[in-house]
Amino acid sequence: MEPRQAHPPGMEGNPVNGAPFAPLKRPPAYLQVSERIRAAILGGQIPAGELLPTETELATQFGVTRSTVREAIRLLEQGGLIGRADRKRLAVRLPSLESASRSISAAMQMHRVTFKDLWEISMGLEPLAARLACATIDAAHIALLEANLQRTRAAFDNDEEMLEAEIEFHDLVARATRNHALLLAREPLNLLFYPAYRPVIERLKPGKRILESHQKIFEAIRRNDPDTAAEWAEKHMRDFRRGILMAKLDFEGPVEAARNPA
Amino acid sequence: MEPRQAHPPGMEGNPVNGAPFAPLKRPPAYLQVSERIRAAILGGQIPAGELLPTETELATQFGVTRSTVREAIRLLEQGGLIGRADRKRLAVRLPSLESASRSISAAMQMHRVTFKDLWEISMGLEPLAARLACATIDAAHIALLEANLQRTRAAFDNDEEMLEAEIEFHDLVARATRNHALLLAREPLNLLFYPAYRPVIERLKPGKRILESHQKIFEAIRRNDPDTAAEWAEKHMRDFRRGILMAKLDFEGPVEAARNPA
DNA sequence: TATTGCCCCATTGTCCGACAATGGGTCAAT
DNA sequence: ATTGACCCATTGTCGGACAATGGGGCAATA
Repeated sequence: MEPRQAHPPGMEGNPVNGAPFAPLKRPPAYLQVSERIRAAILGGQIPAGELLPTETELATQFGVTRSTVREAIRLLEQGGLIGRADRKRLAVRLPSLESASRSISAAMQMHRVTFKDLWEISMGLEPLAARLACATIDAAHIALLEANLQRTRAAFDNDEEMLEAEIEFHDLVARATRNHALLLAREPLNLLFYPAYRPVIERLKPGKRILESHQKIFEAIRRNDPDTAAEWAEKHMRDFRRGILMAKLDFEGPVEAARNPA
Repeated sequence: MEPRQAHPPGMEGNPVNGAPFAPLKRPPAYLQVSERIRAAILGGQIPAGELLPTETELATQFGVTRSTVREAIRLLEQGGLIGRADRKRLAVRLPSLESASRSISAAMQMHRVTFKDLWEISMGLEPLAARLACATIDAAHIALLEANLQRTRAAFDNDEEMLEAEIEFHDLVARATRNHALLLAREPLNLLFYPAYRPVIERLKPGKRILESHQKIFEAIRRNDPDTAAEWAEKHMRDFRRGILMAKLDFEGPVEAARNPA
């Protein structure tokens, strides 16, 4: 149908521009198949978790060859909309972390996103997450955060563990908001921003200070004090920037790739 | 060379976990090819804009068939890392808006992200963007914003045009920050949040009020007044929520898919 | 000189048919 | 209830084949 199109209005391009005619589009078959399946999934006609027909079945239904169907499947597979259920049949999946965030971080790498860029975003999102979490946190997330603080306490001499605990803390706070959009928007922070903090942990050993900040944030959230929670989260982020500068890392330089894409 | 062979015995997983053995992974060929190409691109070995070898060439290099190469290509194509240069050869591309954001918004739809979720994020990002833009805006973006205000003024009786101008305004503010990460993080707002506002525009005709807010934000940015700019941006977002509620739209319900023209 | 028409060829999009590997299922034997 | 043998559906991969299309060159033409 209209898979290629960026702008849905029927007439392409500007008729009264330099060129009176825009090139007409004729999408290849594998794209059309992909779009049809995607539309069926997003339209809810195939519920998540459901199995898709087999490749040969799809091929006959669409009237194309299995090779074409396979190419269409790969397109959706990368988007995370579908995936192998049990090593065999394909199933509709709930895309989220691995899928969308991968392409996001790839895009950010290619655009040479800097540490500063990500820090600025974190200044917008992390205090917000702390603020929102106050109203929505439940007992389960409180327990998870307490466990995380314990984990942090036990990781003072383990840089790698400390980094993971740090990342986990902010992720848990975000999860406590139950705002899925926020989780997705934050993914680049988990994948690029915090991992880039590793050298700071190794050189400055800021474990104690990190723990203090986390505790303050957690306590404010638990006693439903949004302003204080946001304030401490913001302070925590400022600490981050200070650490980067003190460790003489390149604040304005592009962040490096993550290390375990495997 | 030997496409049949597929067993590099990578020992995976934690042996001392609940289960003593983790399933060993043997990724299919098309995935391996995809990963190799991706790594080459992200590693900078193939600069953006460069042409890739032809499919047959890649096939012989990797020692697989063209079909397999094609499946690998589809994987990368969806991620936006590569794309057709001139309808023929494939070229490395800078992925960004259409590419990554598509999977993001698909993921958000599947997760039944609500209008409220997106509004909360906008409360974090839009004032931030206005604040940051104060320090980074240049003459070109000032001109673009002025043109946008003019466009808004001329769209009081055209709902569709008004919506597009509204989206464009916030996008321009974000671009003025020159923070690419922010642009990517904001994409879901462009694709899902603002378009969902269309019914409000149709019913309440808030064009005048929108224009006023935009003007206040723009003026504050131009005179380098971050606090005022952020404040007006926040006010503007509160207006948004009020509009949604006054139009009796479902603030807590999942946002619908993007629209279809015909 | 600039345009048109024609031929050649590289490359993609699509098709066909084929086969090994693998996991799931059934059913009998233990 | 577990084990083993067997069958079958499905995927992953292969190899070759062909039409369509766009590009480049080159000659004929205006």
